[in-house]
Amino acid sequence: MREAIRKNLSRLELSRNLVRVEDNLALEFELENFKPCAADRETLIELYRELEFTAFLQEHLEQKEVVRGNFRTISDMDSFRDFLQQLGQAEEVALDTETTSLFPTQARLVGLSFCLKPGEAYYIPLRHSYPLAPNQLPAHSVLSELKPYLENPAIKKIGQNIKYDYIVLKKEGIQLQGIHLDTMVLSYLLEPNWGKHSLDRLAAYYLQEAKIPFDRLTGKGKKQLTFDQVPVEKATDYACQDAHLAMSLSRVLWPRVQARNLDRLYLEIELPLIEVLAEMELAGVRVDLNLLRQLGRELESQLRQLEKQIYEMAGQEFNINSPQQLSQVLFYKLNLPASKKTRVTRGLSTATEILEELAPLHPLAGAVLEYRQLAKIKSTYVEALIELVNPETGRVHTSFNQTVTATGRLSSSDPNLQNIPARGEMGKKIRQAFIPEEGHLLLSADYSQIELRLLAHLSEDPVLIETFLSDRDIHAETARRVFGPAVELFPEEMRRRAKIINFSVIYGTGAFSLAKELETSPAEAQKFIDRYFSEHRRVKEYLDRAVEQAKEKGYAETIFGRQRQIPELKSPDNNTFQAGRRMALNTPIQGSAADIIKLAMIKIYREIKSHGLKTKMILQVHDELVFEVPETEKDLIEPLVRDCMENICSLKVPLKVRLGWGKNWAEVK
DNA sequence: GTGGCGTCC
DNA sequence: CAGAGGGACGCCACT
Repeated sequence: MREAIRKNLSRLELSRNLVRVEDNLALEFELENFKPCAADRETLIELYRELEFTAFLQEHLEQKEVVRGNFRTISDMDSFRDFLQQLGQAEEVALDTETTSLFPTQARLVGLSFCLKPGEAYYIPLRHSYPLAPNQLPAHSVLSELKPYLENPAIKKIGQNIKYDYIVLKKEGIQLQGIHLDTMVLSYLLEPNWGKHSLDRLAAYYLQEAKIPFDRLTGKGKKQLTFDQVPVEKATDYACQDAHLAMSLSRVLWPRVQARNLDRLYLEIELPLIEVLAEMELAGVRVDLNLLRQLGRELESQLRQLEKQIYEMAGQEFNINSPQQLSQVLFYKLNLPASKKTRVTRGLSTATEILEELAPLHPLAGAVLEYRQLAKIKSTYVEALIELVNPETGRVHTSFNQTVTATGRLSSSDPNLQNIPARGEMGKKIRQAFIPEEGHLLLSADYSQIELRLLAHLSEDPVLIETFLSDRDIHAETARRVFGPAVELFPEEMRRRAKIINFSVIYGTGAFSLAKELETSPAEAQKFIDRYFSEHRRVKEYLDRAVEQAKEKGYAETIFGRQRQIPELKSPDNNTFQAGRRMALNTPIQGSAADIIKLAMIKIYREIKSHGLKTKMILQVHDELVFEVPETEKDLIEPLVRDCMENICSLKVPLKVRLGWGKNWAEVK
């Protein structure tokens, strides 16, 4: 029975789906629809336990009713002063801001809630506005009286996603200080695979408390209210519960973080990073709207032309954006050879890779490739970007998320500024639209080959270390070792191929995929892989060790002790296990690089602040930092940034930083 | 809401 | 016999 379930589990990739389970309903669905063995539900549940999906199980099985604490509205000066009295004596306070928008840079503060001990919280409504709304204390005087407490670093602040509150308060002229525990970040350090660390999920899992859903206050859809239209009584329950949950969660999460030895990582990296990210979001990036609009018009006319040509070649009109319709035209109407199916629906793939193969056979393929590229740029990087420019600031204020990736990297959204095109003619033009303020320049600083340097450090491979110590070209070096004398004939081409091999080592690529990328046979690719590992024995040993340790411990680890659970390594299904293996070997490298750049960001932020400089850090793109620099600070900031980044930690190889200046983001490289 | 695809590091 | 590359976000089509 158990074996049967086990097999079915892996076959159905239940484990993978389960990681993405968003709520109880979805889990319920998984359980109910698991027909093959659903008869023995208890066994199934037990198996989930073994597979370490206890988080979701517990949430599913143990969620209880809403806990209604002692929650009070503060709407007169006397109670407000009483509250301030208590706040002044508090060692720690959980706080939450209620606003009109999910985007903190656009949000207007509506009210504040505070919790000094679990089960007891206060809501101070400030700007509720609806017919017959009750009198509220004047916002300006409440905020100015709160200010000294919020700015007092001795009163420790607790919150869920406190970066949000920092930004909202900063816009009200309050510099939040003494940020201590962010329950979202704490939860992320414990379970980086979760992806979502919402208060409702954390409350259910760690406290077995149900949170009032936001929609219950505001409704949803087109008629959704903003928080200022929510009745003060309802808002009080909601806001007080948020502060209460943050306080209660912090008392559960912090000991767990300590028990897992993640406290230093939190205190030295993630906690100080919160303010750095908040300031970056507040700063935003200036965008040349006219240039973008002009580009949009150019793209429009080019797309129309291409569209016409494509229809002509196809002999019919169809939606070029629809992979389904396109595959009909390519593979049925024009009878071009299909070579790959899509993963889920088993349709015929029309991905770039396939179209490139078809390009020599039929001009339609090439035209579609060009169409796709331009359409992508127009929709994602011109139109969507224009929409997200803040009309007040003329800048885009991305959101840097600290709790999304499994490896410790940041992510960016609304808009995602970490995937702005970097290549191609049109890509360049998009980057030209990212510009500095008048009298300023952009400075880009990126770590040169940080992941390969980390591989050298972690593996202690003497050849890699020597290459980096003497600052030689790592890809050329690999080319020499893997391809031998052939390098002399085509040095550039061999270097390009060696670069692919170097990355494939970090990603754990197999011979099959490597072969495709190198446009050679799997047997040949396997030879290259074998050659690489015989030249770099220590790398091979290290990667094997990384996987072995992750299997033993249940998690992969970075040099600063960040942990990522990899339950896939326990899977009986070989494909799942292999995926786990690749995560286990890549995570220490990618994750350590993330740790390092985070540390550098904190250091640079502090240096800029302590020197009273006006330079602003505005972007992070995994191994790159972008700054907006007053022309007068140019000579000062360059060595400062380089020094901070290169000397942020001591590895067995040097860290190298490349710097570039420009009047726009395209120029800095 | 899911899948295909494409952009970045 | 399928599937064989780490980590993200977001647009469009389609159901």
